[in-house]
Amino acid sequence: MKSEILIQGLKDKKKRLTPARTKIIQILCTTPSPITAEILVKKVNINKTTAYRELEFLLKNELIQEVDFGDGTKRYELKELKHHHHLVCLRCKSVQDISFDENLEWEESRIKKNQRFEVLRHDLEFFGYCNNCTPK
Amino acid sequence: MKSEILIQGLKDKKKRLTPARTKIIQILCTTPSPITAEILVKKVNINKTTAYRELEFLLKNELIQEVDFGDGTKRYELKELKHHHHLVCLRCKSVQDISFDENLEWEESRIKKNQRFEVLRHDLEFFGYCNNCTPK
DNA sequence: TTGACAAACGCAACTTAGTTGCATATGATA
DNA sequence: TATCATATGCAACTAAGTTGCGTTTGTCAA
Repeated sequence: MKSEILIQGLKDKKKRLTPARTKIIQILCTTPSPITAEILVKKVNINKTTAYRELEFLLKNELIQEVDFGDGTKRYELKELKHHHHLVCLRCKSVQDISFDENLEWEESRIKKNQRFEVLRHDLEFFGYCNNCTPK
Repeated sequence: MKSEILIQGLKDKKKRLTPARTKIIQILCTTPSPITAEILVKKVNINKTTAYRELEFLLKNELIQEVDFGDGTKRYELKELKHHHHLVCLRCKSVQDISFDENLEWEESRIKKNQRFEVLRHDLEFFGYCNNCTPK
């Protein structure tokens, strides 16, 4: 199981394993789309402060990453090996992952050359209607 | 001047032209990068509520668009004819526009076919270091 | 030019996401 | 099992953005 690998990784790095931390990792491992701190508070039944501090810890240890759908609330998801983007349905709020970066990598090297700007990262999200929500 | 064209456009649509509205449009026309509501409040010397409501008005009338750099504050810029993205410098906070969408349009049609997801819009921002801030 | 009225305005109070200080509790190691 | 850094929870705070409401003002028709 994914969560066990991550937990073992923290053990190896001599990081403390608290019940909250373990549970948060498990939830993140079984949640398909990025979740908010608020949802975490409810699911793990921990204090808001703890939730934010734990997310900070997991970010720093590069187990998770922040996702921003521009609705004023940050979301968090497991940091997968493969960089990817999201297809966010504006109606049912479902989120699909999508992976393609050949084009963007090419573009980033072009930016570096033409604009003399060194790209460290990019944020790309697509918004629209998923298959269920598209008017047929 | 750009601002005069926009103001005339509002007149034609029978929208009221208040001093605040006129000034906001002028500021947006002379500000090269997206600005926050807070900055608008200071520059125009208006009430916070008015600023947000005015931005809402300008959004609805499609004169401006929202930009999100993921720092928890929304920014607004004139809606140019040409769709573009931003190169945001993480050090000096400068913002350059960049325009390229052939790749993304192609990708969006591929998404529609393969993932059965109808893309209405996308958000893409690049973060890194501008020419001045790149270690030589 | 002026009267009427919808649209715009400003204030205060509120909401929501996220943060900080501090005292207490606990996991890992020796 | 004692120690101590790390984690936790509470309360109070901040910052961005929103809402209700009473007042003001731009525009248009008379």
